[in-house]
Amino acid sequence: MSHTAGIRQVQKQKTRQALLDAALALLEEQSLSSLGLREVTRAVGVAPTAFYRHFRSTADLGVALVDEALGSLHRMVRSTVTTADSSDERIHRAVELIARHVDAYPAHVRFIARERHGGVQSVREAIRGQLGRFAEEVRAELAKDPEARGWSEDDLLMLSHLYVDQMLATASLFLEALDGPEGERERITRLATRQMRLISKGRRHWLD
Amino acid sequence: MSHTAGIRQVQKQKTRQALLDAALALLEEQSLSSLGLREVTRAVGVAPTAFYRHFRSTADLGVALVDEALGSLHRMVRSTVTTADSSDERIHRAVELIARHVDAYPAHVRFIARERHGGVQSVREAIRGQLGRFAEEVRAELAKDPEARGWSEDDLLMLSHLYVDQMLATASLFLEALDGPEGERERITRLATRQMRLISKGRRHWLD
DNA sequence: TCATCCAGTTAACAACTGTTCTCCGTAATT
DNA sequence: AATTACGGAGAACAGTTGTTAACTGGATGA
Repeated sequence: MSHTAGIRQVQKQKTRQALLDAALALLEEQSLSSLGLREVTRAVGVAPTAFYRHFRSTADLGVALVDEALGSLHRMVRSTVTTADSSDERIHRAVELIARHVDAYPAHVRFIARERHGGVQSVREAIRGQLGRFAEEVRAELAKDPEARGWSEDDLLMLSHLYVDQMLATASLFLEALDGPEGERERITRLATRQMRLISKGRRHWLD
Repeated sequence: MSHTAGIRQVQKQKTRQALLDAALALLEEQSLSSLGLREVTRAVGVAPTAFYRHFRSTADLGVALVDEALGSLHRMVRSTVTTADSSDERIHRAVELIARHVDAYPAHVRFIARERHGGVQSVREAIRGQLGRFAEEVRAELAKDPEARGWSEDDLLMLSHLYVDQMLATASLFLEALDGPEGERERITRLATRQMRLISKGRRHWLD
């Protein structure tokens, strides 16, 4: 393994990343289906035609953004769910972890929330696929827990999807509160914590 | 009250509705932020400038679509939640009610799911407001149930938001399966039913 | 009946879009 | 040292966009 740099490839990756960053910034105030190719290149400072050296279309760029955005989400999902058992303290910690992730990568979270049901099919499918893999991973993690004794694989996957959806909904709430009043953040924390707690109670009594 | 027709106002309302319908149809394959004013008028068969007689901008039209779409959702939410107590049969019936609503108004459901986190602020706010009112209404409905004894108003609102979100998530799943394989619909029904059941179990043991 | 109103039309505007083709300079390869 | 590969620039294209202005004809109200 290991491929020595190559000045050329390094520069190409650099402009490619610049295009991705510029697009992500522009997408804070619009949807991908209205993002123009020229708009992106203008923001970066390269010629419009340079875009084609990296992406076939803005939809193609969107798919690349999905990988980048969910790569960062990946860590959050893992550590959130791993600690998301019945203990109230751990739930609270998981919610705060989501809040901190939104603080760190607001544009990524916004992009996923927006384009999950957005107007570009290929991007929707990419997000759905990634979230499906997340849910599967969460399922495997839940299966290790002694509380999962007697659960069918199907039921575990049902629960993991519920967790993933709840996680995204919470992240979206934190996102809306980013440039809002101070107390809003705490209100959302309390709301999300109780919702997670209720789900955990349902989980504990699932086999009654 | 009662305002006799008025040929003029009737015609105006007719073209206005035609604009809304055309826009909704066009929005099945794109987001509101990329919907062009000329695109809509072309689909209806009127001059571009006629658009201004009805809406200030496409964002303005979007807000009008929110009212129309959630007017139809209103009935669904009410009947869904009213019957969404602990009984498994009733939960199952509620899920099927969602499925049937998606069959009846797929474009409306798609619009709400897409623009809830979409690129147009005024539309996002309109949807958030309407969903907030729904959640409040659900809360009032839940409060009537004997099972709500001992619950704080805050906790009831927490639960109602969970219900509303779950409802929309389910509707979105049914939507994706509309032009898909036959078995998918049934699979989603089983998934959503079990998720609702788990939430109901959590609800029943909330005060433990 | 006549003057007013007003939804919709026509024409034109500058600005913008995605895409093609040709070219340039330089890193990579031989 | 000579040749190739390739990321990016430049110019031009046909087509689109939102918005303005002045106008038309039929319903409305006096």
